[in-house]
Amino acid sequence: MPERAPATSPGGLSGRRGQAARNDTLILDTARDVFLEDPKAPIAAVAERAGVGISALYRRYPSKEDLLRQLCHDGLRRFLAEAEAAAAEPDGWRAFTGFLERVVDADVHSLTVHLAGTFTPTAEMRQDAVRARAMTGDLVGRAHRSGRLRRDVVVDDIDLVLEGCAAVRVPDPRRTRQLRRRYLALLLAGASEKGHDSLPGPPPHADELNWRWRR
Amino acid sequence: MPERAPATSPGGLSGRRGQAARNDTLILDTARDVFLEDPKAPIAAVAERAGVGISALYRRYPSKEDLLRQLCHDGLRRFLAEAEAAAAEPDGWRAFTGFLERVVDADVHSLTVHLAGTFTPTAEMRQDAVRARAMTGDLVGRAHRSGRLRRDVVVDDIDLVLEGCAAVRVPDPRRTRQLRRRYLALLLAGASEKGHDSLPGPPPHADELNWRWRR
DNA sequence: ATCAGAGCGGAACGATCCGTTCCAGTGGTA
DNA sequence: TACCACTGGAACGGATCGTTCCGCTCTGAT
Repeated sequence: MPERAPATSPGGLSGRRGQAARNDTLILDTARDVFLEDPKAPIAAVAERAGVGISALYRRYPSKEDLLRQLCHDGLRRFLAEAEAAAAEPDGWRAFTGFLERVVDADVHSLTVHLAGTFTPTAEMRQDAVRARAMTGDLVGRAHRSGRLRRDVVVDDIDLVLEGCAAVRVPDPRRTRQLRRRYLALLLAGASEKGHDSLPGPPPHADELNWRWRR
Repeated sequence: MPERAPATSPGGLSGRRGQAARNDTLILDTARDVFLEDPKAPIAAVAERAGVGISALYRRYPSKEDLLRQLCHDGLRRFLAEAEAAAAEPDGWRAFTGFLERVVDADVHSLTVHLAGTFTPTAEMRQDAVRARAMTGDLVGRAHRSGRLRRDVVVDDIDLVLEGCAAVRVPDPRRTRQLRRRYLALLLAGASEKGHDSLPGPPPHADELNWRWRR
C-alpha cells in the first residue's frame, strides 16, 4: 500500500492535499465568474475573489494566458457536450432550440467571444472548434428538415445569434439568464417557418466570424 | 467691417482658422470611429488616426471624459432625431421598424452602451434620456395599436434588442451594418403579432437597464 | 514689413495598473 | 522531528495612458 488515501477522485481528500484539490476547481470556477464579468480583469482579482493567494494561481498555470486558454477550452467542450446531448433528441426542431437555450444558459459564448484574441489557441482547440461547427451544422440541418426553421437561416447565423444573446446583460446573473431566454425566444419565433419576408443581406461568412482569433 | 471672411458657417473658411474649423469635425468623427471600435482606446489613438497632434484634442476638450461625454450626447441627440423623424411616419408599424433600422444603422447604441460609466452624465443628458424613453414608448404604443407588434413586447425590451444588434460586429463596417439588419429583421419577424407563444420571463425593468450609468 | 499669438505637433512626465517573481511561514506527511 | 508541498502576499519591472509643456509655424491685424 504505497499511499493511504490519495484517491485520485476529488471530494474526499483531507488536509493539505485536499485543500489543493479543492482549490483546483475553486480557482477555475472563480476565474470563470470573474472573466465573464470583465474579460480584462487582472489576475489578482481572481485570487482575491477566490480567497486565495496569487501563488495558488501561478502554481497551477504558468501564466495568465494559460488560464484563459484553459477556461475557453472548457467552454468549448461544454458547447460540444450540449451539441452531443442535443443530437440525441429525436425531434429536430426541439433539438435545435433546446441546444440554443442550454448554450445561452451556460453563458459559453461570452467567454469564447470576449476572450478571443487574448491567447493563441492550441491545435486541439482548433479541432474542437471545427467539430463544434460541424455539429451545429447538423442541428441546423435537422431543424431545416423538420420544416420549422426558415431556409434562409444558416449555420453561420448561429454564432451571431448567440453573440447577440450574450450581449444581454444585467447585474443579476439570474435575471440575465431570464432576459437572454426572452430574446432568444423572440429570435426563434422569427426564425421559424411561417412565410415571412426573406432575410435581408447575405448571411455571415465563416471568415467574418473567425477574425477575433487572428494572432 | 470688423472681419473680412469669418463667416460663422463652416466650410468656406480659409487659412489657419479654416483648418481649425475643419479639425473640429474631423476630430469628433475620428473619435467616434475609434471609440466605436474600442471603447477603451487611448486618446492618442484618436489623434493619430485623425492625423493631428494631441494638442489639437486638448485645445478643444479639457479632458478625455469631456470628449466622451460630448460623443455620447451627440449619439443621444441622433437617437432623438430619429425618433422624431419616425413620429412623422403615419403607419405605426413602419414608424417603429424604420426607427429601429435607422438607429441600428447609425450605431448609436454601441457608443451609448460601451461608453456608459466612463463619464458622469450632465443634467441635460439625463433629460434627453428621459425624453428618448418617452418617445420610444410612443413608437412602441403606436406599433401595438397597429396590431402588428405582439403585446408582450414592451418599451424596455427595445434597449436590449438594440444592444443585441450592436453586439453583431465584423471588421468591415458595411458588412456589420448588413448583418445587424439581418438580425434585426429576425427579431422583428419574431416580434410581429402572429399568434406565437408568449415570451418567457418578465420584461426588463428600467432599473435593470440603467445600471451601467451608476457612478 | 512686422509681430503677437492662435493653433499645433509631439516629447516628456507622473501616476496607475498588472503580470510575474520571490520569499518567508505553515502544517501535513513520512 | 525533519522535510517540503503549498500558500499568502509583498515587491518588482515593464507597459500604458492621461495630461502638461515647449518650441515651432503661419495667420491676420497693425
